[in-house]
Amino acid sequence: MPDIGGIAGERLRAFIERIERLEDEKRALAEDIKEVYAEAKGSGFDTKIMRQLIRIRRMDQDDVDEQETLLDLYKRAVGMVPDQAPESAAAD
Amino acid sequence: MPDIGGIAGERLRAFIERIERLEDEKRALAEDIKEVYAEAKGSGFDTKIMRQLIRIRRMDQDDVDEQETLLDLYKRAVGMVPDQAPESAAAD
Amino acid sequence: MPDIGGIAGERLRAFIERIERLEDEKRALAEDIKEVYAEAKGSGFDTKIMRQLIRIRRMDQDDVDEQETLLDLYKRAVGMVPDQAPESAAAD
Amino acid sequence: MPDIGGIAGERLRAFIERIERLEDEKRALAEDIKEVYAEAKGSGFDTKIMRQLIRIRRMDQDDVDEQETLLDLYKRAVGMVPDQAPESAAAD
DNA sequence: AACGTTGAAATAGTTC
DNA sequence: GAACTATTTCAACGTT
Repeated sequence: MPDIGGIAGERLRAFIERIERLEDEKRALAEDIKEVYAEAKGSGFDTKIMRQLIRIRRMDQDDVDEQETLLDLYKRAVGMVPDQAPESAAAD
Repeated sequence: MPDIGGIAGERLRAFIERIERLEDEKRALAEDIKEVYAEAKGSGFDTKIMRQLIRIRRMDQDDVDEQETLLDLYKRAVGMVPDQAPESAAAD
Repeated sequence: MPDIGGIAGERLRAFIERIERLEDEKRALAEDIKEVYAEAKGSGFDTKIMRQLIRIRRMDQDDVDEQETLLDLYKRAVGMVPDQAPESAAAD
Repeated sequence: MPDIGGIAGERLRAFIERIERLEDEKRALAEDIKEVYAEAKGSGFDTKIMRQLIRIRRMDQDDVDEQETLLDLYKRAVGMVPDQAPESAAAD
């Protein structure tokens, strides 16, 4: 670590302040997002479902499929078979 | 809930897209922050300590307000109500 | 509020301590749960999926269905139609 | 991942059930806590202030350790390394 | 009983 | 890839 208190102290402060400024902007954006959700809720939409939707859109489709497959597998392993049997497992 | 598929579908999409745009910006900011940390690290600074420092500064800032609230609460709990009377408890 | 500092202060303390004791036990239980997850992970299970599974088991089946329906509805409203069309929507 | 449907299915179920049992106990404890608050409220105490008090007591306790960590960190940040040398930074 | 607010749980990201 | 931290999500609570 460079000597703190000397010239390096100045550099450190500069870095810190740059980061803090960026974080402020990030926080402001988070606020905006919250407000949009609030507005959507005020219009009668279910924000929890909206969040799920956005998450799914963001995720890679392969990952979505993989998670679903795994969940399904686990469900069957513990005897929680969903409505339809995914690969005729219930038949035999 | 508004009828999906009709006009409400449009509104929902608009909300979703607004949020996604804001989240993109937020993600970009997070990238920027990461880069600043990388640069600081390249200059020999310990990013873990930097993160702690920033966290402390943020909390200290938050605490200024909160501590006052807490102190106020304490005072009320022991019956030492400060200047303004928060509730007309003393009246009757 | 009863007069603090007198006999009521004693009662308050008793309440506080009872609660704190219960919260300690609650925290201990949370620790235990975490450990079981860690053990399951060590055995090769995907804890994220396990959590989903447990959540689903806990939820009322009606709620599970309702959420899925709603998510599906929202998906279609924003043009994110899943693989199969739930009610022959893709046919025409 | 162990093969689902075989012996691993049993293990998974065992884990799930252990967790669910622990969560039941945890929920029961949460109930108890709620009841104590209700009783306190019935005795005329302000539960909001009680919650704050408990939160403060808990944080104060936690802070004892954390403040030391923080102080240590600060010292390192300004080059005032305490007793033990955390990393051989000065060596090379 | 809907609302916003807070606290806890879960997930994502970062560092080593 | 394991541990730690930060963020995000979810549930509980009191309030109106």
